[in-house]
Amino acid sequence: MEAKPKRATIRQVAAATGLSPAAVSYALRGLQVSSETQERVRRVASEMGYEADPIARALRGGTTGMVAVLAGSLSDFWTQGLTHALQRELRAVDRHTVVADADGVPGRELELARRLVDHRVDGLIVSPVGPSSGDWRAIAERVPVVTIGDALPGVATVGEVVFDNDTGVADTLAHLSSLGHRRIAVLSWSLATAPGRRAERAVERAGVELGIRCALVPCAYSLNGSAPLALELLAGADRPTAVFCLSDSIAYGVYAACAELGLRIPGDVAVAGFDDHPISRLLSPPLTTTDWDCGAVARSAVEFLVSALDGGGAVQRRVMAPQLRVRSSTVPG
Amino acid sequence: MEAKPKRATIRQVAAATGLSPAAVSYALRGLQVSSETQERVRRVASEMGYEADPIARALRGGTTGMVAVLAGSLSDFWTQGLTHALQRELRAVDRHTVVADADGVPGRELELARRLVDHRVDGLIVSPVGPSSGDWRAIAERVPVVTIGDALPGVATVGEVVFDNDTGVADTLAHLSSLGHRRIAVLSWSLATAPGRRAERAVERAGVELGIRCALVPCAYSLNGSAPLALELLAGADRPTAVFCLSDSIAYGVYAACAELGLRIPGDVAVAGFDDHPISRLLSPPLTTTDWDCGAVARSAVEFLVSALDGGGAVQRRVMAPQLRVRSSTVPG
DNA sequence: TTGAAAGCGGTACCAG
DNA sequence: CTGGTACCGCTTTCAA
Repeated sequence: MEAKPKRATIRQVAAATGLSPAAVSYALRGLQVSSETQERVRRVASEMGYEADPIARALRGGTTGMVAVLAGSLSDFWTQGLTHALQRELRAVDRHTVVADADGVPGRELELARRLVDHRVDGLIVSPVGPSSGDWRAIAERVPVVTIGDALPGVATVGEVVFDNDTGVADTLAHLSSLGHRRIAVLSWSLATAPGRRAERAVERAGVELGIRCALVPCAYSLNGSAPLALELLAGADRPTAVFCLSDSIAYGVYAACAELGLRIPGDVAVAGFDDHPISRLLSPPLTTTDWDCGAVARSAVEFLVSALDGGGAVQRRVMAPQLRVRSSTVPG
Repeated sequence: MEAKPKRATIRQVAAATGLSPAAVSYALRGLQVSSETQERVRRVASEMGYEADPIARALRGGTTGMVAVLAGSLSDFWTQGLTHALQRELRAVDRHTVVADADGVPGRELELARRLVDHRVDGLIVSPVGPSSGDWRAIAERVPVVTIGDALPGVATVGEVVFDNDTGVADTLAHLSSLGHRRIAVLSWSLATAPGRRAERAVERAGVELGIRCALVPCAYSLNGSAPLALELLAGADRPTAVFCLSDSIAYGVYAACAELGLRIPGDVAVAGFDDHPISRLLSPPLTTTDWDCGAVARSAVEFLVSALDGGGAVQRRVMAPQLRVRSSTVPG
């Protein structure tokens, strides 16, 4: 169709300088050759607009300078924010970033990871949808992997940032319990895709300890996904007195449902979220939720990855402590 | 460090089947060879877990099956949503997607585009930060490019989805004017990076026509960026009676500022946004804003790109019509 | 229908 | 210090 403007190759630069391709390759990377020819080659190369083709280099076995961030679901607002934060951090250390979105399907996450590794990304930061979904081992053997949120059991990752969900869940339920709530619905997106996640187990445990009735309800990610479900839940006869959403995005859907049903928060139902997305503060009433320090998560994940890329040794690990932000969605202001 | 498990190569499959690499290559793509050997090769290949290395294929000049989405700024909530919608649409047509984030810097956008093209993405969907930032021509010559939001002048893109900002801005300002507002602050993120965008020119024109005073204020993307600015703006002596934000994210920052200053919306200041992000409906008061039908934008963009990849001819273009959603942030409910 | 061989654009090993 | 050259893994003429 169009005339493709071929880019300059190393052989052309070699011809232009009267050197061999090998010499040019060395010169441009500051190896072997005299600093004099190095200079000359650099000049000619930039005049010709030459830059090494990353694909050719990758095929040979080198690196691409590209790191992949694999998001479990970009429907989720907090995940969107985390992704953005990761890109920022990676750029700060001069790594280019590509993002891929598994859209909530664990199998897809693994497939994307494979594809990205095939494309020779230098490293992978992944927030798994479900912990045990398939053969991550092979991936981790080919490229450094840092996980966020759920460790991959039995896989040799180079770093993990995990959330202390047990404490986070327990704190929230204790808070609700102390306000007198005994019938609490817990909405979680991960139930459907990965039953048995730690957060859910924590819910059950805390429920028993506190002597309250927690009904776990599987739920679509995202506002639009959770609103219909919440509508049904809250319109029913045996309406819970509080709803605990394992993601702020889900809580927004509950807000929408309450608005539609004319229910007052927290008078008719108390609502708690779980990520502290920036918008949660702005809602009316502001949403009680749990802050994990998104910025710190991103910083650690990138730090772990970079140190592995630089040849660092031991696997690194950081446990994020939850910070319950009590706002008016549970406690009337 | 670790033992890298080498993946199977075409030569190994060739050896295993007693054929030549060429025959295997053909067989796997259903070309030339007899359907009998085709079958046999397929079986052996899948047994060995063989899959063609996309990098080698790309180097040879083929395609990668990967499309890149280049976002102007993932700080912006609406852009985040658009990105997600694009991924969904692309997956629906079996294209894999990678996302890159220019984070509001036009120059970075171009650099990322170059890098992605170097990595042999098959196509590019880009929502430009600023229209005239550098040499997009060379990019568009190597790979099909679809733009969203701002066409790239003089560049041979294969498709464009543009917003009728003129009408959108005029409608909003007319709405505010009809409510009696005469001193309106217009917050725009693009002023700083790309002065002279159409939206801004539209503001000036509409201001003149309606006989109202519009003060254009450059503004950071995102809630956290706009809040301090809004604080300053609204705490000043000559406070505007209405604020028109050229992105919902910015409006959220204005909400935050109003909350801090104890200003009532719309009593003390009316606020209007410009994207209709799903959350805008949920705020108190719900935000008056302009809907562009994000889903339709994504569908068209992907349709344009796919038709170009399939060899389609003429450049395609769609103009999105604005839909003003009047809510209580301008008209008390 | 199948096979041999020449690339795609670099890099790294080996002589010189 | 520099130049030849054999790869990396796949595709695609061109012959057989």
